[in-house]
Amino acid sequence: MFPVKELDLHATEMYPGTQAVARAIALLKAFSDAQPEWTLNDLAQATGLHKTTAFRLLSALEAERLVMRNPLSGGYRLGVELIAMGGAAMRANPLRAMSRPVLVTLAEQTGEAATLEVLVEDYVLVIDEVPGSNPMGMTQDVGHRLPVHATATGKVLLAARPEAELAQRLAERLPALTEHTITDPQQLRSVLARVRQEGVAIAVGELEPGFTAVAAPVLDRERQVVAAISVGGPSVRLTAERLPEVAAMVQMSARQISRQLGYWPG
Amino acid sequence: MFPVKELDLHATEMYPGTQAVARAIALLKAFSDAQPEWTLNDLAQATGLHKTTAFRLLSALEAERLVMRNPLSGGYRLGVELIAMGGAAMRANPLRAMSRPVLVTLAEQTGEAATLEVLVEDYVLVIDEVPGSNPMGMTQDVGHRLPVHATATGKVLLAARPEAELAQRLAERLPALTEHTITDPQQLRSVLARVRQEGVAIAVGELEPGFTAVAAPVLDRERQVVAAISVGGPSVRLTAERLPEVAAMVQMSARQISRQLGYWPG
DNA sequence: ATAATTGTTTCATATTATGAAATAATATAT
DNA sequence: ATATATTATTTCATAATATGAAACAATTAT
Repeated sequence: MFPVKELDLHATEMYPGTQAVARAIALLKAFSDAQPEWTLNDLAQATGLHKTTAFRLLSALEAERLVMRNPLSGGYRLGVELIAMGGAAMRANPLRAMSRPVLVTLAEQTGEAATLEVLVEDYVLVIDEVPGSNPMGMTQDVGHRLPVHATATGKVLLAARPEAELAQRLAERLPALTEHTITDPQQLRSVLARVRQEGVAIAVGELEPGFTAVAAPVLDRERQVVAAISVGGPSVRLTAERLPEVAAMVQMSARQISRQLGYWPG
Repeated sequence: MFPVKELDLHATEMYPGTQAVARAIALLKAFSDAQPEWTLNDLAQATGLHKTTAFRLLSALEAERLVMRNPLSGGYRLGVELIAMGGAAMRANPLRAMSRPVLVTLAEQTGEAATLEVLVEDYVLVIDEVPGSNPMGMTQDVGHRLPVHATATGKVLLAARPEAELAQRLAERLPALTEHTITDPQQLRSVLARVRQEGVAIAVGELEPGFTAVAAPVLDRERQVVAAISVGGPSVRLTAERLPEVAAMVQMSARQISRQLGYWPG
């Protein structure tokens, strides 16, 4: 229906002899929460593949259960094997393993949900989440892709990217998710400047109304920002006066994880 | 190191023109909780691929973030994109969507964790889990592969398979996970016979010591067993005298989901 | 009934994946 | 330190494999 990849960041020049695999992956990446089910023709069009090719690749994916068919509609959906692989990927993620205990105490201290997120292509991916002790937890966000410009973690991760990349990412007006979402690239740029200085980012009602989050960067031994952690909850609990205190906790936790990764300040 | 696939159930005759993709998937499937990181040579050997081929395929997978390298060891691990895909696959799963509300009330009624599981190759895969209201929840089992013969759900799913398949699956002695695990194929067969009659299966300390679970089958409109749901918790809470009552609830819930799938008893 | 969809099979073609061999980069042993 | 395995990459000729046009079948809409 629509072309799936608008901007191809990370557009690594393809390794020779990997066309088929790259195409199969492109098919998998076409599935999203917004469009979880595809018809063959639409999917072929969206990925720019020949119908026959898409069919053949999908058959291979289906045989291995990475893709399944909706028995009623005949449409293609992501398959159960991906659930298994996703679980394995999560549990095998070294960053997640290191961060978990820190996130747990952070969630305890603040009473709010704590998350670990990384930048993947044009989204922020939630790698781990520890629900807050307070009610209205159970957010179940792990594995979700969130927009970079409307999240505290996104701002933190974005702030660390080189100018050339930002130019690409902030080329045009950003989509509004709430009335508080920053949609003007220039405005976001100045926000990022402050995030760089302060080492913290906040998002108040920018992703969804009534939801506030604070994030801080996680650095590795090469001083690269590899992830961001955040604490988030209802804006009525994470009030303006409480934010500084929470932000400090988030920053301390982030530094703790960074140190485990071999980061050394100074 | 070791060959990865011992028995290839679901060994569908490969679609022509899908070798590369099938091989790439085989690489992905080699990763497990037991062996989350592979060296190129070992992985090539385990999958029976030429080193060069494995390298090329892995490069393609790495470029798309389905696989990542451990920066320290250089070893291959599953990548973050799989976490995203796994999440999408979960949320797109129609069975899961239908079952969730039922699982939630089941978990509330029993106070124990309720799960939804399907048979994938030689394992049972946890597709969804609603933690129990009682403490010692937080099991975090979604995306886990569990052994078929040591789980209540596994027995339920196994009981529905045709004899030919059982002959394959129960060819040799089964691995013991606890001292109560059924390891004798003949003994398991007679258990399965009872499961078929009663429509419920239990597992008391067979997966891990002190853990008890009850499961019932979910049927679709074609009267095929497509999934199993279970309730599980500490054996000290799920005592022999309480089990019948819980089993009845699990069965009722399973029937409820089945009916939503178009199953009609009679 | 007709038309326009959908998914699927077949098959000639050459593009693309393949694996042998050589090379480079590390780790391990002597 | 030097030699010796054992890693991971690159190169490249070869043919096996993925490709897509066309034809077909199976639905669904008109």
